[in-house]
Amino acid sequence: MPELPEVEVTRRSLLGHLPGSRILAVRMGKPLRWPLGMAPEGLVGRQVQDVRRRGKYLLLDLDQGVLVVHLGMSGRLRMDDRADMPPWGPHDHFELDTTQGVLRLNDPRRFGAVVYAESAQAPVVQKLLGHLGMEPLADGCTPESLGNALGQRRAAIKQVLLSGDVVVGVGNIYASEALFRARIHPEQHADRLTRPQVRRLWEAIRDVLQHAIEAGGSTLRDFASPEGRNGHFQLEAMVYGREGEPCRVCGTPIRMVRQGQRSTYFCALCQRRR
DNA sequence: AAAAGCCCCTGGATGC
DNA sequence: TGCATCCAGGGGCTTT
Repeated sequence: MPELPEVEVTRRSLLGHLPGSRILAVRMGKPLRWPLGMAPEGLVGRQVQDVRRRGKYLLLDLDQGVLVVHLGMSGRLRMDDRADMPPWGPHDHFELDTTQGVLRLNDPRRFGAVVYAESAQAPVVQKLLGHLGMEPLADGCTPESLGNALGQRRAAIKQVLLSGDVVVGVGNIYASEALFRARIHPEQHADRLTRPQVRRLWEAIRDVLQHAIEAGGSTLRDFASPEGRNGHFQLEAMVYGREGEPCRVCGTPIRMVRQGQRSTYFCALCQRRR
């Protein structure tokens, strides 16, 4: 579910509740993708100081140590008063009871994870975050820096975007959508993009993500922020999930191809191969 | 170093 | 209605 916008919306929401809270109890369900890396009881008494994001990872900074949280494909975080929290269910796998409310991770597929590390510099964290590419919305992401990084990659642009080691946060939906906006064929080799193409892609990625964040993360999928549901799609996808339907720009039927076990959607006319 | 496959797990949609 | 099959928003690990 969560691409960068959903994770960022989650982060902003948690920022309003979590910092300053003290952990009163920890509850865990079935194993997630990776073990927590410490005894859960050891977290009791620690204080959450900040909530940061790197790519699709959330970092809960504690007064001692850090919790690295990833939502995987199906993870959702919810924060609420104990009284308003639904009963613990079979897909609830992590919960922090704090002085400022309850934070709970629900994740049916369990591709998500919560990992503890002594610090953000710890080897575990480096292993997870060390290889990540630039933040698309940060100042350091410019048409030049993006072009330089893409110039090192010969694989299809769609797969390079998805890999996360050039730019982070662009998942399967937004990759297709950004390439459509930039009018770039998803199978074009990354190192063959022209300067104008790179510039259009840079802009498209930032626009698409920025809009999605502003819309509360519910642009292209149903999404519930930690405070609760905020509803339905607010924008329609231009190409994602629309195989066979007419392109919203030119009417050509949208095509679907498989790239590295993932679906890619595009308009063969608007995104002509060069 | 980079790229291609595989795999983790569960639920929902679709087809017979 | 029941059962099999396919697909899903991620990403680390292993192998080429």
